[in-house]
Parts: sequence; structure tokens; C-alpha cells
Amino acid sequence: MNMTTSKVYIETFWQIHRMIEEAGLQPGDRLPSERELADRLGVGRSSVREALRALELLGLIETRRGEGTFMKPFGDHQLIQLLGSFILQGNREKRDLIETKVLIERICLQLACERLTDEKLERIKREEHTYHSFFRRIVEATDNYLLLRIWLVLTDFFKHIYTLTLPSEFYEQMWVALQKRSCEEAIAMYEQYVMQKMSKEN
Amino acid sequence: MNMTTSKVYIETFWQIHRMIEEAGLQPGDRLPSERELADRLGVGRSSVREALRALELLGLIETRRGEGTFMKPFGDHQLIQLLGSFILQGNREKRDLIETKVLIERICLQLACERLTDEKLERIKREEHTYHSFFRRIVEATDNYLLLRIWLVLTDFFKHIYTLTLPSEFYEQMWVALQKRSCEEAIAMYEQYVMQKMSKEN
DNA sequence: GAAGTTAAGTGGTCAGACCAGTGACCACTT
DNA sequence: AAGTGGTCACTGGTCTGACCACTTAACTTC
Repeated sequence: MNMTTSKVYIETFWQIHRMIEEAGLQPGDRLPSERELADRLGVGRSSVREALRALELLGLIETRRGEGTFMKPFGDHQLIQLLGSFILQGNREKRDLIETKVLIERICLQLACERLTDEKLERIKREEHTYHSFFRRIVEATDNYLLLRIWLVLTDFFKHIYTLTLPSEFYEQMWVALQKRSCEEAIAMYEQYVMQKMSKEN
Repeated sequence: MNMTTSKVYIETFWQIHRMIEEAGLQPGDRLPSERELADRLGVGRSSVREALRALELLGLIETRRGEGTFMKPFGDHQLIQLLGSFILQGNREKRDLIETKVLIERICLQLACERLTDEKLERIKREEHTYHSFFRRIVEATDNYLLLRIWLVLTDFFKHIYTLTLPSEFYEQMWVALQKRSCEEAIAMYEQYVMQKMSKEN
């Protein structure tokens, strides 16, 4: 009967994924139970479970014994953590990660200078900041959701390797540069503080 | 019996992972069968399978029906691809995709100018090129594997939306710029041909 | 009304069965 | 000697049914 060569749990994975999209499930929402999914999709419960494990690893869902399966807030992909311990073992990979992150952040700085609205600028000023919370605002200011996604992934990796803390004057001076929409100044600031620190630790 | 609160398939995942490390398994090597693993670890076969699914998703192993489970060549972590398809899912603005791709390609051009070896330069000259085969060489020349992965994902999506063909003089002139290691010239060329075309179609 | 009990539902796990490929082995043909 | 086809043991893929541990809510009981 199974004419297709594709494996059931792969099929099931995508079916559940599609189901999530079509139902427009939001973080916190509950998925049908494993038994119901198996029944509805016409597959065995074990296949459903193997598919759910994949979704779990991707950080899309979370299972709670006795309660059910729930949508997880997008962003904490624990798979990043896992990947880190697998992929980022070598110095080669770390070097690539840092280099890529720095390149992307420099781009974002440039874009942010062009696109940052006064409103967002004000909000940045009012907030307390760590390096990544600060830069998240920068990346958000680029108004490019895809770029933000990429940056988030890189940062997730990065956090598992390094802890980056900068003196408060960095944020203050950077904010001034942003306010002046001075791309050159912002980049200079970035190179002075961040890149220097990065090259040391490496 | 099960004093620990951690789930069996998680435990099993790490045990198999440890087993791989301790045995020093190399790409192509075969793992014990699912039944033997279940037996040796004292757990059910379904738990072993759920653990194997995770390892598979991480790109560490590959299962072949009738043959067994094998270590996978290091490097093709298809989860990056998967992750990409999640990041890019939905009707993300084409604008974001194009903008990001362009930004990354410009970066890669700059890096390539610094790092391109004469040998690679020669090979590029000899080859027939489409836009993406050409640029792949550029991105490879950055010697940053992570950047390459990101670019591949973006390009993958891009291909589903646009077909980008450029006149052959683009490749010739770009090659000359690369040979001269002239970053400015290469970027100028890129802006003249690619960005102009992109902004039209959009 | 508050506290304790019960029952239904859920994920977690296991064991066993069967299917569908693979590969080695062996008897048989040419 | 070389090729052919069948058999058989083993592998991953799948399904089923049975428990367990846990949560929740409805239902007692005081």
C-alpha cells in the first residue's frame, strides 16, 4: 500500500507542520494529543512520536507529560545549543561564526543608520542594555525580518561560546552616533570596541 | 526504577553520542543495529529510534533500510537547511530576501578580493558559469563555511522566485576585477549589473 | 466551603509482531 | 569458470496494545 518511498515519520513531520501553519497555532497553544494525531493522520503513534521529536528538536514544540504538546515561543531553539556542541568544536567553526556575526552586525549598523526612526531611537535610550539586547534593537531597526532571524541564530550560537560585555560608554557613544545617523562613526565605534575585543579573545 | 526525571530517549541520545565518540567512529562507519543498541543500553527499541531520529536530524548519522545506520560525512548538516526553511517560512517579504542576499554577496565579494588564491582564480576562469555557479566560487573563496551555508540557503529560496541571468561580459569583467584584487571595482560591477537588475524586477 | 478521592486523559516506555529492503551464501544452469 | 536465481538471516520502518507516571477536573466526603 505504501507506494511512496518516503518514510512515514518524515511525511508525518510535514503534515503536522502544515497543520500548525493552517491552524495558525500560536506559542502556548496546544496540539492534538499523540493518539488523536495518529488517528487523524492514519499512522501509528510511534511514527507520530518520531515526527514530534524532530519538531521538538527544532524548538517548535514542547511536550509536557500528563498535559500535552504545546507550541513553544519561537526563538529559543535548543537545537542551537545542541548544534553548538556538535558543530562548533573546532576553532575553524568558531572563527567562521565570529567573522560572520561581525560582518552581519556591521551591515546592520549601516542599515540602521539609514532606517532608524526617532521613536525607536528614544526607546533604545530609555532601556537598560546588555550587548545583545542593544544590538537586537539595531538589527530590528533594519526592518529586515530575515536579517533579524539570521542574526538571532548566530547570536544563539555565539552565546554558548563567549560572554560579551562592554563598558556602558560604548552604548552611550554608539547611541550618539546613531542619533547623528553617522554611519562612519557607528562603524568606527563598533570596530574600536567589539572587533578589538573579539580579535583578542581569539 | 526510573528515579531520574529525564526522559529515556534523551539519555539514550547522549549515550549513543558518547558511544560514537569513544569508539571513534568515522564517516562511513556502521553503528550497531537498533535492536542491539536497545539491548545493550537496556531500553526499548522505540526509545533508541527516537534518539536516532535526533542524531539524524543533526546530520550525524544516516539510516539505510536493510543495511543499517551509518556515520555521515561531516559537513552536510541538513538541519541548517531545515532551519533555513523554517526561518524563511511563510510569505516573507521578497524584499527581505533580496536585500539580504545582496548584502551578503557584497560582503563576500569584498572578502573574496582579499582571500582569493591564484589557483582558485584560474579555475574560475576555466569554468562555464551561470550566475549562481559563479558566485558560489566567490563565496567559497571567502573560506568561511558558515557564510557559504547561509548564502546557499538564501540562494535556494531565491531560485524559487527569480531567474537571474547576466550577459557573459559580466563574468569576464568581474573576473578582471578579482584578478586585480580590486574590491571597489568588483563592487561597482556588482552594483551596475546585479543590483540594477534586482531593483527593476522588484 | 474545603479537603481528599477518583477517573479520564496525556506523554513516556516497552515488547512483540509484521513488512520491505539488503547482502551473503549456495545450488543450479550454461 | 561464470553467471543465474533462490533462500535465509539481518536491518530499518511501522503498527499495535499494553503499562506507567503524571496532570487535571469532576466528584465525593467531611
